Amino acid sequence: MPEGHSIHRLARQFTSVFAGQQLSVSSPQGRFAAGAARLDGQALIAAEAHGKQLFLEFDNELFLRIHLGLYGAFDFGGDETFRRSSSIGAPRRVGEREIADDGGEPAYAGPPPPKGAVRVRLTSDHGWADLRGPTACEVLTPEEQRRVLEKLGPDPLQPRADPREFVRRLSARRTPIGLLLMNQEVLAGVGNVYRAEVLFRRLISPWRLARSITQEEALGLWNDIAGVMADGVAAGRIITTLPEHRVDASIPVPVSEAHYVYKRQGLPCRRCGTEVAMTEMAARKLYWCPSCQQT
DNA sequence: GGAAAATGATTAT
DNA sequence: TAATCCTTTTCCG
Repeated sequence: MPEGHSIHRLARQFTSVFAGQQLSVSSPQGRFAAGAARLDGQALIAAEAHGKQLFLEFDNELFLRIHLGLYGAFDFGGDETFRRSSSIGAPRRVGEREIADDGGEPAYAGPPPPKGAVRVRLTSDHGWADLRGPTACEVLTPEEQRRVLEKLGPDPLQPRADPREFVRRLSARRTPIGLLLMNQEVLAGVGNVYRAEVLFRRLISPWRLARSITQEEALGLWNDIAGVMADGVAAGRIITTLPEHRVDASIPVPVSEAHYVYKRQGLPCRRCGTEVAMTEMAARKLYWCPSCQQT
């Protein structure tokens, strides 16, 4: 997926192109037809992200909750306003990069016929958004939305988030830190890439039990996550390496230089040269440097 | 043409 | 721990 940074970009995109506008909502694929009917014709009040969840709030006090899962993605199109970003979500073709619009197209003449399994199509006077492959796509009442939110841990991308809440949810647990960073009830927004990268950056072993993580280490993790994910929001991709750890100094950062350990098993650690290791942890691939991350 | 993989999460055993 | 869901792209034969 699309980790938290992608969802915050989506919230921003929806706000900038759809907020305040009346939307047609449909489900070309048919699986969300009933839900779409409850939102069709309403104006979009706001778009907000909490971790990996996107909430679209409509004028009739209903929320559309979307979770992209592993491979969900939105495609956008429309007039000039829409040309900045045409795809946000799961990686498509060019590494993890969002696909840039080529520009130079004829004047906007309405949305194209849906291609593939489009769960939801949102259309305004100026453009459209197609959603494919989400894990979750459902209409919620304010009460139902509140219940979803209160389960989630704090989201480091939200200015109001409280790092002490993260520390509290970690404390005393006999669970490896590598597992808890992926647990959305502990911390909302981190996925497999940021999990591996941030543990490396803080030189912490993924197997350290949470109860052995000091408050300083936990706050160090929090701050690093907040910083690196904010960079992800700005760049539209995950880049965690520091310039001094890149061989190729070109800008933009090539895919091959963007990560310390994620998908680098067998390659030399950028910091110490030891081979990066990989194993499965709870059915997800875990990458780490056995030398830099001993404790 | 078919299998595998992908930045995820829930439910069942 | 295993099975299941959801969709597209990439890689292999």
